[in-house]
Amino acid sequence: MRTTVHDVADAAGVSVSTVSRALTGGSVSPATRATVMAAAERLGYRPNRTARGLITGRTGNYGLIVPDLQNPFFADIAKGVSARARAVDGGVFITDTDEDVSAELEALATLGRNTDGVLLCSPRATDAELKEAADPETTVLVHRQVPGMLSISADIAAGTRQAIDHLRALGHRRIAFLAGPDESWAGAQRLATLAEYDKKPEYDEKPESNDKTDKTGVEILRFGSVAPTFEGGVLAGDLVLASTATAVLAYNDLVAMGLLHRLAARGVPVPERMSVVGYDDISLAAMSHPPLTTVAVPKGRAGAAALELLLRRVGGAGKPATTVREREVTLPTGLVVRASSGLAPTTSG
Amino acid sequence: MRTTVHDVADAAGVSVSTVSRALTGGSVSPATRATVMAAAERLGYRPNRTARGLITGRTGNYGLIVPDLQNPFFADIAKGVSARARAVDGGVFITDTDEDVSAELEALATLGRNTDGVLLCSPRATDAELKEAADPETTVLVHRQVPGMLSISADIAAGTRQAIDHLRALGHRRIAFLAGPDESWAGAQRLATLAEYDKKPEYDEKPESNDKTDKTGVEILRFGSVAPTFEGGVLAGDLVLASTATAVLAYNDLVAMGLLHRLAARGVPVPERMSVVGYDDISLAAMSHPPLTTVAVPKGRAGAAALELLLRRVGGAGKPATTVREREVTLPTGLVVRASSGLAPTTSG
DNA sequence: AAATTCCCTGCATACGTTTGCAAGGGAGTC
DNA sequence: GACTCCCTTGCAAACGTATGCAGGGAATTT
Repeated sequence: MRTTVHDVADAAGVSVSTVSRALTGGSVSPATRATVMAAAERLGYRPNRTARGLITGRTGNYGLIVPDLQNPFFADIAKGVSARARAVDGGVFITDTDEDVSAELEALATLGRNTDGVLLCSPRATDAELKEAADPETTVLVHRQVPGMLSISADIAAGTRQAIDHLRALGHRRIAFLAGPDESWAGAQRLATLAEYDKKPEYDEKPESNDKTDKTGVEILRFGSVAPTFEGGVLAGDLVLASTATAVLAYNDLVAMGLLHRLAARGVPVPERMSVVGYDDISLAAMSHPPLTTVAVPKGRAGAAALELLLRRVGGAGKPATTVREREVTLPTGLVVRASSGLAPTTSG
Repeated sequence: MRTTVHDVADAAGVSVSTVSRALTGGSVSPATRATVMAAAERLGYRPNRTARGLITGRTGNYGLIVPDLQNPFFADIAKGVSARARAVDGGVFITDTDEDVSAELEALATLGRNTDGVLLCSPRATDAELKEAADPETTVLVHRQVPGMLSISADIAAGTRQAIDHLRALGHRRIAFLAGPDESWAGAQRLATLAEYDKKPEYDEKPESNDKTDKTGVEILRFGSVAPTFEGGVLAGDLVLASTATAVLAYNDLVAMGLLHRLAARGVPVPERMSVVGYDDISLAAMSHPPLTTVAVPKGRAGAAALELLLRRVGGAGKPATTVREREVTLPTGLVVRASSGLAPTTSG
């Protein structure tokens, strides 16, 4: 049987209340505290979070729901969350829903009941589903934004612009975009930003836009939707080669790597004949052949920030976030230029 | 406030005990059960695991400790565990220890107290540390074996032999082995098996060995230890090229991919001039360039099996494993031949 | 020196759930 | 028709911890 607070109390010759107070920082005389601490140490006592949570109403446990742990993107987020949780001595339940939205909602309900709050990576559920299933006070969305809900997301628009502007500066005029799943929130963000490049120049002059880059003279060719996987990229390779595009912005790094693979198999040199830019900057991106130019998105940091946001709300530490800016945090993105992007081929070549 | 069993009882017009029994499968009349179920459904009731665990002594929660979630090998294990846990409606705490052994032991103590049992991926702690920190009845080691403790591991010896025999059959006579960290249990297993190839032929005749393959005529060149990472592989590339080896067995796939990367950078064609074999068969292995021949090790399956072993012991379902064969499970491995291994170059070439 | 204050400690209760025990009622059997 | 048996249900206790409340003792004040 595990040692309980009673065992410690007996060993120290005091009551259970004193033990509890000694360990949680209540008002106890220094001498008693020392005795209790010694006894607890000697017996290897660890408080039972379960029982503690019952009375305090807080468990010190948090939930994280991801569609696929095998996907490095989510693995990175999980690592960030875990690291932060360890620092505050909290536990984190991780549920892999295998890309199944209904499992996601189910996990949300269960975890919501058994934790102090849950971090949710849900690219595919609808806004309405999320608003209905989640407690807006104890749920924070990661890499997704829904009005009125707590969220940590990345500045996808800025990242997308950087990628296109990079390719444009290299002389590319026809750029393919490999779209991901239609339901994906992040995918919709990318498309919305790319649509700017189709607009007339005067649209860029609206005063609220602080985006001064020139968006003319480049044409975006949309392909897909493709599966957001290596296989999806392989498939897209032939599509892209059949077009007039000289550069490709992939939905994510996995797709970009599949694309690279297919291009290599067809003997197309990268970046000499085709530039490839990925999205996310997962660790594999640096290992690809050639190393992948990609839009870096904070992952571990987003996970840590998400937990932090939760802690401030339920943890009592500091005042809870109130303004929209505090409730819906946007983290910066940045283009990482590696070897897969280069000058556009000359028309004569 | 969350809905409790009391709320459901009021709504259904019965006592809390009846609600409890209706939901956990006690003896209740079909009519009342239906009423209770309906009320529970309507109120969105989820039992509080915390409180349940307090009385039953079982929480339905399990712990998983891994050194690095970012490493696809452990991500795969975590996914397997999560999937199995979801099937039995259990929760799983995942702790990423960031390769820190002391954090591992600390997590083991905390999780051991707050869960029904913990799954431990600890390649680097010593046997003694593990035996002291872990409860042998509720801890199962994953991909590691310690006498007397529950474990799920892979048949590393068989996998290693398959890899070497494969290369030997392709005509390779001098094979480099890239050793991983010295403390690694799996690494020690690989080395022990490779040592067989250095022994005199008569050693293979000992009756208890069911291994009939010819181990003569091949020389193992050991390099390392190298870090078990992509970077470690890059580093090893130059070492291998400076030797007379015509084939390489890497410590794991990450190392193999780094090696591939370096070989490509130095213009060495694979497998024409150098064959490369990895270990683990992580999902990236199929995406490398060229696709990697590698020893497939069960990962998700190992995770699921580990949880299964735990469930049989503490879950009450079935009789707990008693024989050594049941307590220390070994899963099969198998070589997956892809494009990175081929015929040995002719000496004239 | 007596009274007041404050610090420390123990007792008892509460948290949400499960479960042993006992009571009630309906049906089946003699 | 009465008795027995079993099924169903409610009451109450228990799990391990935290905390309000009150009591006791020492220290400080008048």
